[in-house]
Amino acid sequence: MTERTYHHGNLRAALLERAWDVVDAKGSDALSLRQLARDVGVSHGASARHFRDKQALLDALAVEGFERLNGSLAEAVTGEHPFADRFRAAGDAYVSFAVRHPAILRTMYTAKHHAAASTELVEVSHVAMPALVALITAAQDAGELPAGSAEEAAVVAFAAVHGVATLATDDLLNGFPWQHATAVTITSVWRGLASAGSSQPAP
Amino acid sequence: MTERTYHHGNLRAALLERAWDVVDAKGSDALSLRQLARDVGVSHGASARHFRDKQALLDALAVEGFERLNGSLAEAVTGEHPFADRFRAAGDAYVSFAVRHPAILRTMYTAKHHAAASTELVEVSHVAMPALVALITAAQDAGELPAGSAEEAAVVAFAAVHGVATLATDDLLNGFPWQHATAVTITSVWRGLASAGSSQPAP
DNA sequence: AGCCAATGTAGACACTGACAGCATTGTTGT
DNA sequence: ACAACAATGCTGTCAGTGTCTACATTGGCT
Repeated sequence: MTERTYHHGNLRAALLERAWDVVDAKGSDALSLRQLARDVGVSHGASARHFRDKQALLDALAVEGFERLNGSLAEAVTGEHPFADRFRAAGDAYVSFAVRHPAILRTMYTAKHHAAASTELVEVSHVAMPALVALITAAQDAGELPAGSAEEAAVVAFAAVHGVATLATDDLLNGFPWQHATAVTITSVWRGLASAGSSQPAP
Repeated sequence: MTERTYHHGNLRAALLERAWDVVDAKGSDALSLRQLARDVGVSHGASARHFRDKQALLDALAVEGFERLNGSLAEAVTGEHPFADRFRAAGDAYVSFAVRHPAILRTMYTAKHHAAASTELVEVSHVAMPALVALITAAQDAGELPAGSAEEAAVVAFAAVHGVATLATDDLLNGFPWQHATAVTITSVWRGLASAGSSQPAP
């Protein structure tokens, strides 16, 4: 399959795969379209047929990142385990992804900022939150969490986990291994959610 | 002071100030050393005397960002108010900074990743955490929080606030205004810390 | 068989960050 | 006062980059 034909066959996939590795290893700043073309064995203008921009390539990379992350999260959440365990598993999966692919995670969340992000990117980046809302709602229905706004609870939980993830990739966990920091955070958040009910937060 | 002399006077400060505005408005990718030199009215090689690299400039920008942020946090934490209020004020200050200067915040946390980050940058980025630990320790001593590892509690709190901040800049707050999300998160985290004590988190 | 859209190539352009050598300035020691 | 001298700024140059345009090759469809 290494024969050099005029048409590559599936350049798009090859570019994405190589770009993933480069970004994952050296960060998105180190990604060069021309070098990428050389790596894949194609001329420097070829990528334009599949990705208008460099930003478009990064967007596609971000989409792939979200898809993989969403997959891990979905896998962690499904099952018959107690809600607290599934909750914990989801957090672990999130932080684990962040620690393994920090540069990709960064690319995922910076790609959205470039004004005209593809609708696909926006959609795939919003998948996790409703899933978390559903999990919390189910826990509330089962009586493991007190009734209340599941949306608010989901934002709190998501923020905490996302925070640990980014802190872990930035060496700001004060020396704690990320597994420990994640466990402690999730436990604390779960406790905070479980003990809600007395009063609304004062504005 | 607008007279064109050979020596600029304090080019370093002028470059930093202009760079702050550019990054703040259009992101660090839109920063060009040559355009920066044009803006300040100086030749394209001049910046090298003050910042060896483009990365060195971004590092200096990150340092300035951390200094301003640390200033806001210190201001929020000091005073005679109850600990819960100071806790809340610090969180508000953090998220507020993030929302007002998202691109700067991003630059601050990405600058650290470039292997040879200056010791100054590393130090200034680690200021907030000990301050938070001190606040929590004081709250514990005053009996407003149960005894326990203040370091762990600080990591949890910092992660949650940092998470809301980054989520806010990425439009992932599920529609909630950031003030609301911040308030809810801090309340929940505080409740989680306050209700700790029954059992260690299972590993 | 022959057309045509899809895909890849080649060349050019403006721009960038970095470097080297030179010009100008302010300061410091005598 | 004045000669070194370091600090600071200028100009020219280089390789590399992203994007655009015109052209070449291919494979699928009628």
